Amino acid sequence: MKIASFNINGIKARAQALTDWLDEAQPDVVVLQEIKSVDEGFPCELFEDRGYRVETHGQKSFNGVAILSRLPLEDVTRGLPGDDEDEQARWIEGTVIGDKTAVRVCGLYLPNGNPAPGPKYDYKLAWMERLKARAEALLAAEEPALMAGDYNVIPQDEDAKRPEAWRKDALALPETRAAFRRIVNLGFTEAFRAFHQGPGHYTFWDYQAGAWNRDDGIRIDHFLLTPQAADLLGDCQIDRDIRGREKPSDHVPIWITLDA
DNA sequence: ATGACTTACCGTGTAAGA
Repeated sequence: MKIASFNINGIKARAQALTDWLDEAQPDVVVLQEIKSVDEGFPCELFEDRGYRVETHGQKSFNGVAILSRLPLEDVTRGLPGDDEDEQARWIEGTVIGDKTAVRVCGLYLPNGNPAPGPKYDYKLAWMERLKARAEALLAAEEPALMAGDYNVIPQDEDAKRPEAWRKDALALPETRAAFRRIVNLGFTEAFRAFHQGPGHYTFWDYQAGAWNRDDGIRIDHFLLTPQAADLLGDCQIDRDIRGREKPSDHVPIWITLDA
């Protein structure tokens, strides 16, 4: 089972780039972030024509997440528990039925949090607290489960080309990194680091100032796996070449394979 | 260097992203 995560920065602007990548990469499941569309505006037929069922959790203009799956998908829920007042569409989860076992797949778009300090950063940290609570519940179930998406967290200095440029940024502040570690350290496997060590691995390059051409990137899209999912983990890769194509998102896909 | 791009909106500019 191949599962990918991709922050597409607008589904309408990315229809061609996304379907081109889908046709080549052939993932069984994709979690999408920043669809920037209401549910009714999402071009489901693009994906249904390719054999994927589509589940969206959208909102107008901003945010928005979705799951595409060509395997059976059950028990889809929308919204991260813990705050009934939160109207931002940043969380969707569902159970994918593999040939061998079922996997609970959670797709997330963690708040950016800039400028920090400030109310947006407070929202980011509060959201991470709620994420931790959901993560604890996933672990308690003792089943294959994963949380994948745009975490807006640069875990360590080695995850940025120019770490000094991010020192005071909400993506890299010590408090952000500590909140991320508190979740990972509950017992999750960060899939990419299970296979690849050291600097030079990025999932995002800013549109500005020729960041892609200078390889001035950051690694902020991650997969966290429960122990039962980690037992099935076969590979994890970043499709970085996508960033050099026509009309790209500023993020690229990251994917894993599971023996599930 | 209050910059640089890119997206979506009902807009002829603004907000948000990271």
